[in-house]
Amino acid sequence: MSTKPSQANLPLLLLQMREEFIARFRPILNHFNVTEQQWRILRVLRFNEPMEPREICETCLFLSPSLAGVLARMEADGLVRKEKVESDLRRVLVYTTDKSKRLVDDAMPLISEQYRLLEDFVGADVLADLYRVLDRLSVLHGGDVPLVALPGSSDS
Amino acid sequence: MSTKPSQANLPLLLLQMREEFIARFRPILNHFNVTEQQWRILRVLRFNEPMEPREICETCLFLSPSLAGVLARMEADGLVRKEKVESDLRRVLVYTTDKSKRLVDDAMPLISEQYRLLEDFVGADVLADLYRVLDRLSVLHGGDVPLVALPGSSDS
DNA sequence: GGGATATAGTTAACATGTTAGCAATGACGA
DNA sequence: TCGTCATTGCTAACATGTTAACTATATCCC
Repeated sequence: MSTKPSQANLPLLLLQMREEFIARFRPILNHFNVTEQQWRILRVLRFNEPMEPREICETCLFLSPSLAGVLARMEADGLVRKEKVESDLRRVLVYTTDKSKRLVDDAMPLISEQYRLLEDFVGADVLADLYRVLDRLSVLHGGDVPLVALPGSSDS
Repeated sequence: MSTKPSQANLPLLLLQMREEFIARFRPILNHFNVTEQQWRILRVLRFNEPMEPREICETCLFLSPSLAGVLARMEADGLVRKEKVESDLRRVLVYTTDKSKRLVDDAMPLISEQYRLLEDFVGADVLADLYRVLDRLSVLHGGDVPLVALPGSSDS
């Protein structure tokens, strides 16, 4: 189904596959009135409370300006609470609320069950292979892949 | 490196991996002043000209409203040209321009070379495995995965 | 023919992604 | 202790993603 590797757009293929998966979870998240991004945060925060925005960015793959807006909306919705760090006034701690704790506890079983349905559909062995490949590719994280020379750069 | 599958957020893992790849191509695209989205369109359009917006959406994974804005900006930048279909006034054909043809012809070799550098770094066999897994997962496309029952739905 | 329905593309409203840059605070050395 | 630099989080500006709803056109079927 996918194009020949030599011509393929690898980021696009990964994006397509992500969409195939997330499409099966979106109805659940919509049911609880949270976005994918809010869910990424809540499921991590629920069991690693409190976290600083900086940590959330790294764990949940947000850029700082993006997270600022998401957290502001979550705070307005009563899903998180912020608290300043006394010893370092630059830093902030983010906490869950009773509301978001309930939300995660209610939604997580459905997410897990949906994951099982997906696993049944595609086959557990295929998912296992996917995790294996992703793990082998994790050398990319922080890896120093050389960058092709761009014309006009001050080389020569 | 990745979390235990049973607790993993699969869409997030795929998003992270996509980011690892695309980060290595972003400098090239920025050099040519095109966004990832514009490049997705141009590299397909360059060799399948002309295409209708509807086809571009399917091929390049855009939602219709998203594509409308991207195409409008590309048209303003002289990267594409639109033409109405006489026989069906609802439809539109999208063409490349001399400018975008040159852009793709100049950028594609760099993209390909960068891909080779990536392949060298992670190992060709790993990428081959990735393509294989993605291909096996393509059963998801259009597949009728059951949806978990949502509480409050009008069952019983 | 004409009304119901379907399709292609768009607009609107809002959330998020990306880049650049700012403000406040803290760490550190001359 | 002052100036310099690093760090944290933020705002601003713009592009894109997501959902709902709208316009224009086309098709169908009575």
